[in-house]
Amino acid sequence: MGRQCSSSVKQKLRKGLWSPEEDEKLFDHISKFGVGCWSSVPKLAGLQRCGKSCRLRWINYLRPDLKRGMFSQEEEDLILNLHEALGNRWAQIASQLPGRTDNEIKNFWNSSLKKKLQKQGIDPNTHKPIVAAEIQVKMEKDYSELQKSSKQAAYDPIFMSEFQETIDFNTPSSYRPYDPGCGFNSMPNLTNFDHQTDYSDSSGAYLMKESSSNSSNPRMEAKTDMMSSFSLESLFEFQFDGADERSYALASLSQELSEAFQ
DNA sequence: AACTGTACCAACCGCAGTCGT
DNA sequence: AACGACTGCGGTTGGTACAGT
Repeated sequence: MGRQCSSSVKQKLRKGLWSPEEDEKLFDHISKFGVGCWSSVPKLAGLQRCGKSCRLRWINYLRPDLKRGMFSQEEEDLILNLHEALGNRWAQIASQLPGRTDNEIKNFWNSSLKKKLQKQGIDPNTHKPIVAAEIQVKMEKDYSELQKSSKQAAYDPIFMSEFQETIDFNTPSSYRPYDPGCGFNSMPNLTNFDHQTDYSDSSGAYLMKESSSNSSNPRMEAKTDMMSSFSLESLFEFQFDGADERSYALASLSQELSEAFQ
């Protein structure tokens, strides 16, 4: 319960839709005295409402500078652009649209624009094609698991000792053949991603794992996967044409690694 | 005509931030 | 620093209108 309206316990306050009489009282009061302390408005205007309710009614309905009617195409485009940049910061978005309120824009978004985007196959939260957005979520999840796994490995002294013996950090070529980047040129554009097709074979982790598949030593396999995680981290330094391709590769790689430590 | 589902929108609620004491 | 009063914001709810069956 909002603090301001909790006074309704002491004094019976009206709720729900505003009557024309109430609107008139509030409008007259603000016209005469201007917008001041909202908590004192109900008493001074002779209304059985809380100040918060009066403020909302003025801002969203009674204000004389409000624009009425449908949103124009220009306004719609502006909302889309601003939402992409700002997210659900309705007040900030409204500040860029004279005569429109945050509540109005929020309602317009939830009832119309959001569905419009979904129909076009665009995720309204990310403004990206839905498949790509799903993959990005998966990538973020898998990568955090990967980081966890890598940390666990780092606490295993035997593992780390063997790992350091294996890798010559001065010659990156020792693991370059497994560089995940090598599979990317053949990766599909994920904005047109086909759910039915398994592209995991294109990942560096797969190529790497396959090369070490003769090993029956689980520790060696884990080591191999650890190496791929190094390549994976270096991936973040790369600039690829398509971030979505990187996302998919990361998701695939991190899954391989996390499985190795299970 | 009666019922059901959906869209729209006004208003409410709770939280967080700010300010004064 | 702690507290209460107030304001502003974003999420949610509930009522109404309308379309479809």
